Amino acid sequence: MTGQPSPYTPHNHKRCIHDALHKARILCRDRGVRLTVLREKVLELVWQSHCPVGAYEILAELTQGESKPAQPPTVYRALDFLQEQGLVHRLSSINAYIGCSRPNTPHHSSFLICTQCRTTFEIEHPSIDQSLKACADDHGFTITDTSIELAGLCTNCRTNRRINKL
Amino acid sequence: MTGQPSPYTPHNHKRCIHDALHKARILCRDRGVRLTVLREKVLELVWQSHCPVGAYEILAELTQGESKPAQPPTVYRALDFLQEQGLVHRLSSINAYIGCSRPNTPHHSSFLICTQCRTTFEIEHPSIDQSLKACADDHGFTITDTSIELAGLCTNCRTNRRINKL
DNA sequence: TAGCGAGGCGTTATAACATAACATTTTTGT
DNA sequence: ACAAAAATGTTATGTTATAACGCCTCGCTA
Repeated sequence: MTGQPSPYTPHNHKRCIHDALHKARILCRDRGVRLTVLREKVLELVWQSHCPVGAYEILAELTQGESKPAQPPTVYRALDFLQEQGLVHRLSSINAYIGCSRPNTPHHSSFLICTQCRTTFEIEHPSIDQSLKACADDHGFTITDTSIELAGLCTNCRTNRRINKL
Repeated sequence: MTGQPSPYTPHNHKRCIHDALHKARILCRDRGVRLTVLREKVLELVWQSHCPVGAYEILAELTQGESKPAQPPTVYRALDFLQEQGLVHRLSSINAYIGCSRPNTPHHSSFLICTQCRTTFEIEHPSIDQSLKACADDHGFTITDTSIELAGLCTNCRTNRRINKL
């Protein structure tokens, strides 16, 4: 199971969002932290996009239809909370945020970010963690946080590009 | 050999800068690209710090003692050139730049960034590349660019912290 | 259930990082 | 020496993120 369902039908996308929110509510309740209306709304907006979203995009969507526009700190604070709880990840190489597909288990994720369609896969593989850990150990370095972001072409875009070239 | 010499004496630091600039000149000459005075100056400033430096820090140092202050594009263009030539790396997780320790060989580097002293090691290990490649292949993903940045504590800082705690 | 304290949010302002667009200068090939 | 291309200067602005302060709300305890 990868973060996003492979065929992006509107239906399973909706279900995907719904599941993520449901998981988040349970997780926050269990931890005794407050998933407020605002925070949940931000989380929903993050999941609504099947690609990573920028903070200011969220801000714009949050403002949609409201009388007074929301301000940056509103979004950033919510994102900070969601990151602390492991519900979203920040992709520093593109300054964007994406819902975490496995919020329950603490983990170091890697991301495959398609430069063409921006679709991003959260991958997790023991061998990556192992080799990084081994490398860090060699240098006496203790890892506390990782940012592993691989840019390139996803299957679809590579195929399409090949077709376009023919 | 890692990017920076382990004991930071002023002497080997100077030699380190000198070597890096020398390598860069040769490399640019061989490639038929122009390492202009400005570009070389920026490269020198990047190396002068034994830690990653921000673009605006470079800008400030560049402006030091000059009548007219330099402007951001001046620095960013130089940095772009240096990155294209593989002479510096950008660390997106901390918005900073660092001299590349192995500019000759094309490679995907990983970085160990100490959150305490900001000292950063450029590491390269076949096993990391391999496991990432394998993982990407599993997803039909073609990697074109990597950003692998591991934050944590370096040997020194971990030791010191332990001492401080006692 | 009143009051208090912490956490969450609104609001204003600004910091930090980066680039677009166009003018001018320098370099290079002919 | 000239024209074209590359590099740099300059002005303005875009984008991302945070500091600081005040008010409000929620949950706890007396």
